[in-house]
Amino acid sequence: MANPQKFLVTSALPYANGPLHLGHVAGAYLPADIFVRYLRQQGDDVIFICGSDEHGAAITIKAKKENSTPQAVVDEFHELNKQTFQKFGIEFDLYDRTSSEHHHKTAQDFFLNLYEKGVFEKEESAQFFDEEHQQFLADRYVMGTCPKCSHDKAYGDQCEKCGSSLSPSELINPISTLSGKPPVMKETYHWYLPMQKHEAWLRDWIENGKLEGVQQHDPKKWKPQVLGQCKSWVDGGLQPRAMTRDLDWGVKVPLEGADGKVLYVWLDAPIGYISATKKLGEQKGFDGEALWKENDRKLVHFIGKDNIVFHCIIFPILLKLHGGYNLPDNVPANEFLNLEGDKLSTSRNWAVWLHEYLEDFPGKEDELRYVLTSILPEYRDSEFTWKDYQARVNNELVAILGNFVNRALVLTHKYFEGKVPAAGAQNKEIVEAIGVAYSEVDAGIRSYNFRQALTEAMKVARLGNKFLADTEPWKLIKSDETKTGEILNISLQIAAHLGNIIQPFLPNTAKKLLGFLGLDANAICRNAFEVLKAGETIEKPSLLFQKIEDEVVEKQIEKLNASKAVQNTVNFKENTSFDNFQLMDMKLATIKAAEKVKKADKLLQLKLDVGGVEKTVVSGIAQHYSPDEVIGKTVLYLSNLEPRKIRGVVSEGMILMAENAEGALSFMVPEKDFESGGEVR
RNA sequence: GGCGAGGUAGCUCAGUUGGUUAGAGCGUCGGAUUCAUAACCCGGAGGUCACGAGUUCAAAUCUCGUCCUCGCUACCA
Repeated sequence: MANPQKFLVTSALPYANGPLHLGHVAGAYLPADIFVRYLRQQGDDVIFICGSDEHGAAITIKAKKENSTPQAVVDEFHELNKQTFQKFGIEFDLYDRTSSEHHHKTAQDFFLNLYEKGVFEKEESAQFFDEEHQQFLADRYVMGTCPKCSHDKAYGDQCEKCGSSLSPSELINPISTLSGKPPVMKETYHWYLPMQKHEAWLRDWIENGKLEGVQQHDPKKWKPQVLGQCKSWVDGGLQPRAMTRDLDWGVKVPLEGADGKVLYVWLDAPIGYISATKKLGEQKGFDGEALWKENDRKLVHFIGKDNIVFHCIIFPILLKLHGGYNLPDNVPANEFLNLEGDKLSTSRNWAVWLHEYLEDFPGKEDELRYVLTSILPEYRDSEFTWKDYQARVNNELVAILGNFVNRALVLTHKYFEGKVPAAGAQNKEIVEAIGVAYSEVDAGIRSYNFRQALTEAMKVARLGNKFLADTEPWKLIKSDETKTGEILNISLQIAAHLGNIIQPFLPNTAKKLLGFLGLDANAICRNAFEVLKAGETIEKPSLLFQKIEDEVVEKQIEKLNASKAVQNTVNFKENTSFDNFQLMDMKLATIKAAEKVKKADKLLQLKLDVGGVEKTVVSGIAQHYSPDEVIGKTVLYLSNLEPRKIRGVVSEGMILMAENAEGALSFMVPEKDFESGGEVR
């Protein structure tokens, strides 16, 4: 290639507290791998970096739960994920890890550099503290009853049952997961990054691609949802972010008197990209850090949409403050991949795990790559279903791609003893179509439109099938062997280009196909149609793809449903005393009036009649009941909760609701026609 | 409620700076064919481009409003 370009490509560091699922793959790894493979094929200079993100409270908690150590947890998943990537054919230059010494050193140096520049602000705040263990509690270390769904094992940052994100102070009856005792509030301090100071240049950089007047990237090439979300954050006003945390598992804050403090993930994880590059440089004999500073090397972060703010706002601020580093050229974040109609969820075990797929479908890595590539959530959420997987494999890989290759090779063996027959005159249309395919694939991949690029690549196989159908060599052989040979020659050349063009998407298949033809992938020039010389021997082909039978996908669907059934087990709370129960004052109440609370999606303000007494209650049921359908109902009412102001309205007690597995709510109404005010015991 | 992204054929999605009868793949129906894993190839049917108004000679494409989905956010005693 005349002008090779330089790239530094990263994929989001997977968190080492669990295995990889299809959502991860479709979000950040497969697109990056296709991108990198293609650019390398074109002769570009590409470094591809990834690794395990191994710090944070979730890992220490998992360790505690399993009676293990954080190091053991991350060792397990680092190893598993690293091997899974390898088996699946995601080829990083280095799959590093943030628990490594060199990363700690790099991250500390980075922090110190910024600290010495005075970019952080030290701030005090109150946080939960475990007196028995003499330790501040990260969000995940606090457990309590979820204020939203009453799940009694919600974490301080998130309730895993209802999925709502929380802050520790919201939890009812918080307890420390270390000691099992209620924590106390205690003052602590942290270093904050005052992001609001950087709004001006950040806006110019994101919206116009300009940094200090110099064009850095083309915002038109950024995805709408990425630009939109960034603008939304900047316009909404940036807030200071804590850059440190009270925790003993992580990169220690390299300052006097900062014992028990570690760098927060915003700093730790993205710097992992840098430390991995440095490490790679040490292994390969180049200056890894310098790659981040070459002004003609483009930095591209592949991530999921949940990571946009870190990669487009926080990390760029850090890089710029540090100085010398390139800011990303693009952050082609993907949306989410759903599974069989539901969101993927590690905690609810609703996922297809990549390592399990590789076990269940040995040798079918390319099938998954193909299906995932064709449904990548590039611009909107998309959905993986096993039925769709089966249909795409059978109708496209088997019927179009595999079939064409098989036809061309079988015919060659049948009529020409497996030797490439002599070429005739060039078929201009075919040559041109191949050229178009190359340039369309190139345009697609370089603009991060991988689905489209794959479609264009598949057109080559369709072209081959059509060419065979149009020329009918199986008929022509009876009358004109020379002409038949010329047709097969063209068909084989198409197959060769097909093998070349699908290589970034389906590397194993490409290798196999080119192997049939006795070709080396690097030997194919996109501008020269004639790849195979007359007389060369072609191997007897085996099938590139097998059909996926109904039973196979049915089994996978059953497997999923089984994991869902496990999730639906009923959780019983601990026993309580009758006295405790009697403290609750529950009554029947009739809803007399209802209206939506302004500026709140979930709230209805209800006027209740409770045996002649009027009460006002604000209830979070607006997404399940409209005001109209609620009036006149006699429902179950808990009257003696402390009154509380919600959205400016004082709520006296609460309406008790039943919830089903899908999270739908239902009133509890008396089975007989009882009047309001009736006691419930 | 605020912000962001979407709402195009049964399904998955394209539709560039507004410009002839709105496209592709899958599915469906019909035809042709047998080299090929009952595969391939050709053709038909199928769309009030979420809805309403506006700008324009001309709007899926621009503007405003409404509804719906997803994400972030507030709210859930």
